[in-house]
Amino acid sequence: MTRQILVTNALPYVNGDIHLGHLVEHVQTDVWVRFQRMRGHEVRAFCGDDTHGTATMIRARQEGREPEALLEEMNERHREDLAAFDVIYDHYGSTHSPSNQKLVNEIWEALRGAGHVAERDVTQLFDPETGVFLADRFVKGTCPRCSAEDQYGDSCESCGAAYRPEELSNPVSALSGAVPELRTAPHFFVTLEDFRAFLEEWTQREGVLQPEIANWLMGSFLSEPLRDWDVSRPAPYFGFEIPDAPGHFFYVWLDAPVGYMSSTWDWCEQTGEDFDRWWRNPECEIHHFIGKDIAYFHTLFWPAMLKTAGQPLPRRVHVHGFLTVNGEKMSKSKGTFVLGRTYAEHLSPHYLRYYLASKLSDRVTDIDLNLEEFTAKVNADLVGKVVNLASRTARFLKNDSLTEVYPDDGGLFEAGAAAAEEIAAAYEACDSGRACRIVMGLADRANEYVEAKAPWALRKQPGKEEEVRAVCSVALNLFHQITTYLDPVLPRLGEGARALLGVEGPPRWDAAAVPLTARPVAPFRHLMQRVDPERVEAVVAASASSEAS
RNA sequence: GGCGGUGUAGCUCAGUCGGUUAGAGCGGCGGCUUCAUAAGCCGUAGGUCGGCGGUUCGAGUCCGCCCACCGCUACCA
Repeated sequence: MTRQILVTNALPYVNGDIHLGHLVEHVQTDVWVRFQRMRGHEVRAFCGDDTHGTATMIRARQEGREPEALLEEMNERHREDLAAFDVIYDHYGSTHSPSNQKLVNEIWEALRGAGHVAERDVTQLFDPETGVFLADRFVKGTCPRCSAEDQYGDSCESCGAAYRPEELSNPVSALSGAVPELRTAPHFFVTLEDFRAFLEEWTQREGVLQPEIANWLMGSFLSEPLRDWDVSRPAPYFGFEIPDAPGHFFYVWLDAPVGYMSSTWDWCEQTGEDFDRWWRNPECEIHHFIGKDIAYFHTLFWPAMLKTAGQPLPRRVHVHGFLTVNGEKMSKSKGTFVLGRTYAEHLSPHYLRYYLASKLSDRVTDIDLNLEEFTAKVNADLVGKVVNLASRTARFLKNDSLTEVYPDDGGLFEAGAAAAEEIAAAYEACDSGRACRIVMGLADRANEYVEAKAPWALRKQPGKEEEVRAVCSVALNLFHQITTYLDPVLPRLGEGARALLGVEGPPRWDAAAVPLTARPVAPFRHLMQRVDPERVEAVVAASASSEAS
């Protein structure tokens, strides 16, 4: 049965470049999307920039230009950076679009109409110099508990205390350095407790969330009355003005997830596709891929919005952990806060795709990029095992072709074909680490076979030409089978393997089930270079010296 | 503090429904090979499965308590 699948990624915030942390998610998603396409399903992937909020407004102001100019520049950079890693979207949009505004307004109307909106005053710190209300993170001051200086307005990094920004001693605005004052303004709230019964059911529904996320929601947010969600900000704010409340704007997180819909909408406009078939169709599976930091937006607020708007709910929300580098938080001073573009200047993006995919699972745990292991793993697994299979046999078939009938290989190819469903199940569950482990096992078996048959020895014996051809035909078929299984992770390697063996068309999962025969073998070219540790060092050095934003 | 998660070999991690002697890759050590991008193959060493207690014929696995680490705790996004 062909499934119809709509996939989204968390929308990168416009105020920064794509870094390796973003790429954990985009690679995980892209692997899943490519896998589903290989299986013959109808898949569309959408992403875009998250654009609204105070941060964008302030930065544009500082740079003396309109926010729209900043948005345009960053959108292009984000697209370039993701494309460099072979991450493909059907449409990469922006939350600052007419379609997004239209869709947000519709959802707002639904929330209002259903009586889920309340209004009340909020007192907040206000920066008199820039004229903006300050979110917790835009206030700095001295911790009221331990007196550590230069702490954010919500919590102290030194002693871990949590407090309200007005409790800070010596508070200053992080935007201007001015001393903030308290001001009161009306805000609109979504009364989330209205959705309790629905959320208790939906979040615990089998298959919608990973168990640890479902447990966490039940033990935290859902263990007490849900607080009202503050969804408006008084002017000035870069965002959409609330239609029935002039001078008030939608909080960025109200319109951000709607960006998934508007990105689809814009794609439909361009291609003539039917929007309702993708977003208002219970048959269409919607899959969100996000980081654990924004899990509650996607598992509480967003489903409540969709439910109110009468939309189908996500089939699954896939939550992943963060990336650490060499066991620590990414750090600009240590050169481990690496931008995608910095990495790609020195190293092949495919190395990173494989390394991340080999470590990703369906769990929410953080994954570590250990740079020594990165070098060793890519060289050992991809160059030493997989590519080596072709490298050590293809040239023996120069100007020749694969055998007319697939030779007896002791059941190796068949065993590889039999593993297809287990590997597919791992990809389906986002457990690409498991998929990679199984495939590397196949590569080990294949190398053992070549070792045992020793075609390099056979070819020195007169009259053994056909035997050499048979052994190499087996090795190249196993290579093709393996690269087919790895194609979601390493599409260019798959392409190279198909070019070597003259296979036409896009990658197909079932290509791993049937051996190739009687095909000419193209001259072998190296399909992948070894990782040079000096290049890894160069990435770290470049990251340490560059002003990463 | 509360909540969620994690803890298995030097490193990164598998370990299904509780079931023989706990596995893999990398790294180490010894050997073979020299077709292949210093790639490959064989062998070998290395573990009180965080600790204590319990259930059970049997616990890495289930239960309780404790310890350590990570994360989250709603108006940064």
